[in-house]
Amino acid sequence: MENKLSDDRYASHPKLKGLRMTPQRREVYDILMSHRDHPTAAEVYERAKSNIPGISLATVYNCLEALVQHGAVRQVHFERESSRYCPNLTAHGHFHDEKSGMVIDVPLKKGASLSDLLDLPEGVEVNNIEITLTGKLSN
Amino acid sequence: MENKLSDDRYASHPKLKGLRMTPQRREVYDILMSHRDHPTAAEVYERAKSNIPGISLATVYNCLEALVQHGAVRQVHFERESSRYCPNLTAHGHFHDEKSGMVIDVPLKKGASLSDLLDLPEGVEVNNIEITLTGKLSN
DNA sequence: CACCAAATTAGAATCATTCTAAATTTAAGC
DNA sequence: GCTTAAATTTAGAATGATTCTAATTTGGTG
Repeated sequence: MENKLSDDRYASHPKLKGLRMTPQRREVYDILMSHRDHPTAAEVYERAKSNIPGISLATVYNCLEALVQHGAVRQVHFERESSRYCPNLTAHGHFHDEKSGMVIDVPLKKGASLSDLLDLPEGVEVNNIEITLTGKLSN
Repeated sequence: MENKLSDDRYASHPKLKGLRMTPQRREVYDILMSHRDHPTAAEVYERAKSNIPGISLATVYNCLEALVQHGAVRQVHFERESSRYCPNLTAHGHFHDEKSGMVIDVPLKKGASLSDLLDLPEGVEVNNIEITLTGKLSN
């Protein structure tokens, strides 16, 4: 149980309100929360099998979609690679190291806002933002 | 010929140096330069067929890859949708209107830099940046 | 504890993209 | 201008991530 959140914490997470908490969804959410290394659906599936041997890849996709739909988790994309999943809900971008494949969160500077950087046209309603950087971690 | 660039202009475009200019690559590049509406490979293929009826989709993919490799064109991604292609080489992001599907360039504000916004870790070498916004154009 | 809607499952289907192998074209040298 | 090697193009097959389908199971409610 050590890296599992209690049922109370699930229930109290505002983003999980209204989402039926099945064992599969709980497991998928736990995996994202405890590793926080931006796994793909296939990687979540591999990890999930040790606790729920009969889980299917389709279910992992379904669970991830439900979590994304409820705003509990965010999808991250690099080019057209497999989607990755990130439970960090603060405003941030992602850096993808070409060598190791590792993905790291890149926080926004305190007080900074996207509208400081971008010349957004009038009257657009932005629902989602992705800031993705690719390059080399030089050390 | 009206929306074709002359051979001189091809040769003089610095990003096209060292790229063998076949009719297919020329056509693909012309399409991107003259419409500038972020087409997918399939859309480029449809347009290219009117000038080069025998062109194949594989060739369109090859040409687009060659142009991207030479830095003459940039790839743009929204979620895991088909890649789109953009000949605007200035620093900018992209807005995707959920209703119409239209993609528009979003320029960076004058003098603004990404490092004003992001808390980049020490010693990272960033080779590519994508800033993608999704939402509704409200008018 | 019976019911119904929602969730899960295995496997098929889809779709963008890449690969393969053969044919064609290109630029360069003679 | 002809020859040749290398690069490009092509059609179609292959791949891989994701979604769909239809049947089964599960969970919450009365």
